[in-house]
Amino acid sequence: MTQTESIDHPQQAARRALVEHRSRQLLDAAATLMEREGSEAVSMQALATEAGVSVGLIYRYFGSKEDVLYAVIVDVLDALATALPAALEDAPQDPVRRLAATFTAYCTVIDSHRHSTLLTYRESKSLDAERRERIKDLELETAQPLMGSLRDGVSEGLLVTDDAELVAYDLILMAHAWALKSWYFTKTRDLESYISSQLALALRGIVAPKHRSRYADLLH
Amino acid sequence: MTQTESIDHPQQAARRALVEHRSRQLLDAAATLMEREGSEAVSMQALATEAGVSVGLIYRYFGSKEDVLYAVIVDVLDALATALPAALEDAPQDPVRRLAATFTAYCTVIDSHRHSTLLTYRESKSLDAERRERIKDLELETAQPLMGSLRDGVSEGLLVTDDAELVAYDLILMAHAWALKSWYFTKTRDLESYISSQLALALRGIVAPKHRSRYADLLH
Amino acid sequence: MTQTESIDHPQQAARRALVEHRSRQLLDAAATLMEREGSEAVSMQALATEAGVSVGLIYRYFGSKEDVLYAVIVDVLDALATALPAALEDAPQDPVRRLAATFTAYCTVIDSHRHSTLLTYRESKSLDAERRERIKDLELETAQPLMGSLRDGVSEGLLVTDDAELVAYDLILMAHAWALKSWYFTKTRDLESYISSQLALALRGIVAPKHRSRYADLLH
Amino acid sequence: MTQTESIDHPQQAARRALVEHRSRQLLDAAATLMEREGSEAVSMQALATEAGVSVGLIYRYFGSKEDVLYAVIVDVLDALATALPAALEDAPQDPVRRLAATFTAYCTVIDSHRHSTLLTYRESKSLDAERRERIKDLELETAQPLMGSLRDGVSEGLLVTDDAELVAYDLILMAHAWALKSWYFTKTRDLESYISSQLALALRGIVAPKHRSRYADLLH
DNA sequence: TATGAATGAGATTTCATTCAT
DNA sequence: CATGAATGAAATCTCATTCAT
Repeated sequence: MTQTESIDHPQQAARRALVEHRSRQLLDAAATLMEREGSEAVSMQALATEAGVSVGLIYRYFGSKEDVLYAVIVDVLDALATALPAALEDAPQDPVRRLAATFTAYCTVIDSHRHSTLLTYRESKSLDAERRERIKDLELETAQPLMGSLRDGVSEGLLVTDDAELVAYDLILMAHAWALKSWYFTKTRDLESYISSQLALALRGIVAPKHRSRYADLLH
Repeated sequence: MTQTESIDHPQQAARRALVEHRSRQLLDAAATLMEREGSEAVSMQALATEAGVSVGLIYRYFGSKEDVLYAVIVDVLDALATALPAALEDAPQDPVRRLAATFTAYCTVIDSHRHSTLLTYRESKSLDAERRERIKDLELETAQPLMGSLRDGVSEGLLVTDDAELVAYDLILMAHAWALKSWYFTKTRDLESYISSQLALALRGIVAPKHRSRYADLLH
Repeated sequence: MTQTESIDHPQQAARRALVEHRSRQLLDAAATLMEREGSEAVSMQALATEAGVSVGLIYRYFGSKEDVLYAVIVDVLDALATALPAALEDAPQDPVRRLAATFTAYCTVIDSHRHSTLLTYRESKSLDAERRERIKDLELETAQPLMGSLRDGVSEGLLVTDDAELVAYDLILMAHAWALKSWYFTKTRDLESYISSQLALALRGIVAPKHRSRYADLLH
Repeated sequence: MTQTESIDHPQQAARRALVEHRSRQLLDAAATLMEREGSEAVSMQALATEAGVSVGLIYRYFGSKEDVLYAVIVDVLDALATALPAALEDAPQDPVRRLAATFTAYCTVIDSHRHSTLLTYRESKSLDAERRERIKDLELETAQPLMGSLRDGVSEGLLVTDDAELVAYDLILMAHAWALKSWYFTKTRDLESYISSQLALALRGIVAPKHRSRYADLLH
């Protein structure tokens, strides 16, 4: 037993590393595939081919296609969970500017996961109730960084709103819209101008009148 | 002969009525089905069962499953095309209040077609390019009433924005969000309060400062 | 009873006439349809539309689709049963020339029923054993006029063959081939030259050497 | 590495062998099925059951039902493309005897693929234009060996005909007829006597009079 | 007699999943 | 651990046939 254990430890570590590596490989393949073929043509066979593995192997790392879809979606939410705090680290203290930085980061992540984002809207059908719930929770968590800056802004008198939740969610929607309605927005805008326009519009609704001049650069 | 004619007309009328009736019955069944099972389980068999007809019959009224989905989606857009002008008829002259009335009507239609609205986001994959294009066009047209009021407001100096298109589209997104994220919003709000909150938020970003007092009721 | 009978007679005659008329109308429609769309696209709906009647009506005159196909096929065989004897009426006494006349008539009927002829080869699948048998019998009967002339020719010493049956059937095949392989033969020939070429070839194999000069016109 | 290579080759060979084996198995099953049920009941389900595999598997080896039908038909034409030249290898130099050998081989192949031959006449409807064209071309190619011997015979003065094409095609028709009208011919003949009778009949029409005695054995 | 709306069995095809190797 | 051949349920669509009007 003890012998087995002491032998197993490095083996288990290796296994975990492999699992990690394979999962990444598959999720990346899924992303690449959707980016290239659209977020629909994701058959297990196509995924296997793209990842350069066999169909059978996918089932050693994901229990079902549902699992894969779930993982792809969670991947985006994970990316947000990582990118949003990271954006705040380099951001100034000013809550409004922190809000701007967070929104910018949000949109940037969505942009680089456009097709995966669509999955959330498109394939939630194939997910069971529990997973759908967990995705909703994770999505709500991505609102927290936005809400934090919003509340700070309000308590410092820079922002005015009695419904920070709604504002935060609207900002998330605006970010998602870049993926959902890219066919429309990309006709006349690039990501950068989309972000600044939406931000200006949103902020004009909540920045306290007497501080508007301070954020002139953001408000227009 | 004249008799035949006068007899024939009712026959053709009857047929047209039947076509109308069946189409409605099937579209309603589709809506009901999606309401109950989620907008996923829309198999032709399920649709037939729900409508209380045979599978074969569906194909007398719709050429394909795609046709059905398209019709369901267009149904919402038609409802909007009817409801938005209607809402403006009873509305006051004031562009801002007309904008508010239009948005309210928009949200109300979306609310009564919540699950059909999801289809646009979920099943556009099964539609061919041409139909997808037509849907986009129809959706863009629903922006016109909003944009009209917006431009009137701007030219009368009541509203300030250099990107009426973006504002209009954001309003549409807000309306769609009621369907897309109803699991979230309905937790704390009903439709009416959702509308007034979103409207207040949006208007605060665009009403000219010197006229804000005039719309105090909408801005809060 | 007697009363009913005496009243019924004209009615029954009228009915029979109607049945006759409808059947013709439907068979003609089937022929037209197959000529235009190919011998495949013969759905009951298409047939009804072509004939200008309702699907339901077809079933008053034919018990099933099988019945219709059977009737179409028999129609060709009937045409042959009529045309072949008719051709012999005007033909000279000479058995060889009578054979030629019969073959010419055979090919001419096949030509005007090309697509119906294909049905015999193509759709015998949908026919039950009994009907298939009856068609075979009728087809064999179309060989009789050919065989009659052949045997006369042999007994008069004009033709030489110990297997009149085979010769007759080969002639029938040649006639059918005009329909079966029209894609090939029509590239380089019209019906008339096809008939004379095949006839020449066939006769060269059976005309008694010493009488060949007598039929020089047919043999070349 | 070299080891991997030497290991890989057998793997690929094994796969090719499997593909070969499955294709054969399926084509044979199709033939058997048609032999037993008639060349009609060729549903994919029936084919799968007959071959002892699942429906899905068929689609790994043939892209569609059309593909299967096409392969079955081409199978016969391939057999002819192989058998006809082979028959000529062992044949004497004499063009007439070579013609006889080719015709005999043709009929023999048709006999062993009787029901598949029917497919060409029966199911060409389900094939698209391009495939139909390719089949016609392949069929025309099977006429070449016949035509070669015919032309040789003509240039050597053994045969007389000004339309070798027609003669060749008639011979093909006679061979096909063994499959098409086996219900008739098998009543009174076996394959061997069918071949010799037809051959005698055909040759009598084209062998030059002064050489008839030389081929007395073939001419009767 | 005539209609044609309605039926439903059956056909083809796809694709997530399993399992022997 | 890895493969990919094999499975079979499910989905869409067609069309001969029926039957109420």
